[in-house]
Amino acid sequence: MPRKVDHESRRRALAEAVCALAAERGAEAVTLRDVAARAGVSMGAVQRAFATRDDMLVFALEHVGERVMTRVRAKRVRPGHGSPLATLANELALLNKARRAEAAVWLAFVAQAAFTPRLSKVLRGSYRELLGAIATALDAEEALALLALADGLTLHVLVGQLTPARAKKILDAHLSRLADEREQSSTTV
Amino acid sequence: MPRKVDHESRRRALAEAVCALAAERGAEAVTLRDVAARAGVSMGAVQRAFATRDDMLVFALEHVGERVMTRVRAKRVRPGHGSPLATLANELALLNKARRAEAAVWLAFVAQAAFTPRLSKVLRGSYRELLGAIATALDAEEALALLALADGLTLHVLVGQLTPARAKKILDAHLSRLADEREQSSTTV
DNA sequence: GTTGTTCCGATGCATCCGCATCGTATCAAC
DNA sequence: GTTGATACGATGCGGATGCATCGGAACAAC
Repeated sequence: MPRKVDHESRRRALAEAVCALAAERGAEAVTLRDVAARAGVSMGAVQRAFATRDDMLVFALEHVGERVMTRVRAKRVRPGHGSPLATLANELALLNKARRAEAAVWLAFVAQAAFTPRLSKVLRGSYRELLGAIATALDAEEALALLALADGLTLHVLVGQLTPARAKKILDAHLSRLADEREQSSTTV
Repeated sequence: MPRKVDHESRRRALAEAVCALAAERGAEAVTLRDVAARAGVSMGAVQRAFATRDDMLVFALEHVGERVMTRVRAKRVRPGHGSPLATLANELALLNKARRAEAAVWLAFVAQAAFTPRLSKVLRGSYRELLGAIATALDAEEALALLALADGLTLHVLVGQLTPARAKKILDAHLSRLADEREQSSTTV
């Protein structure tokens, strides 16, 4: 009976606006009015889509998490293959210049999550899934180390401490070291 | 002629208050009033010490940077010694539970720095000095990787994705791998 | 075309923010 | 004790924010 509006896609569109703003100014600085303006709707529409600002941020974080995971799944690691792992790792580190915006979003949310349990819970869910994808090719501890290194590199790139190229070089060095070790252990045993 | 007040120590005391609040709620959420209240002075005193809120944050970041570097310098790495390097790395990763607060401050500022050039400049200065300390024992690229890994681990601990113990284990594994490689290359060459 | 329901733009409100201002307290110099 | 400079607590202001409210627009059902 009512006017039909696809709630879910509306929320996704708003989440995109949230991400764009978070990448520019950080998650904390995202306001309802700005989101509305960026998405080209009024504040009322935003308020209808999300009961509260916190809900909006949580949804946006889940949204980016799903997007990243979709990409990762598309390049799912096959055990024993070094190359797909490298591809995946580069995906994770978000080092391509094109993905710098997404990396900024990621940092904005991680930073906020450290002080907001609701967000950190969402984030841990994403990480768990990500680790699952990596762990098919590596043991758990190696996977955790790889993830931490990728995140650390991303962070240094965002702060301007590292160029993307240099970060990629470091990441590749780590990966080839892993590959060497696996080869060595498989031949010696 | 005037009433004497040690400006520098006053600012340091305020910086401590800033850090305490940043560790609890993030750097963005630090307000002048809260800082004044936490430090037990009035807003006027805070305003006298710092011309602007941004100045206050920058000073606070410099303050923690100096504190960390003081600790690091005390455990300065000696070339060829594996153990001091391990000590240093553990110092860096801020993994001790006692230093969790400091790690939170660090993240709060790093997150803010990604969107605030003034802060990122200060941060890069600290990182540069830190790298100099590590690079006496490692080549530049290994040092960068170690720093990134340490930061990534700290981050995952703060988000609750990793326990401090597990992070330390991963860091130690990385360090021993580095030590192995150095030994290997020095014996084979 | 009327009705019923959903959607949403506009507006109001209480709160909090950073910053400016001002009057008073404090203390050294003379 | 007077003077002069500094420190600082109190207060005000303009602006922004999250959230609540409300009236009308849009549209399906009949």
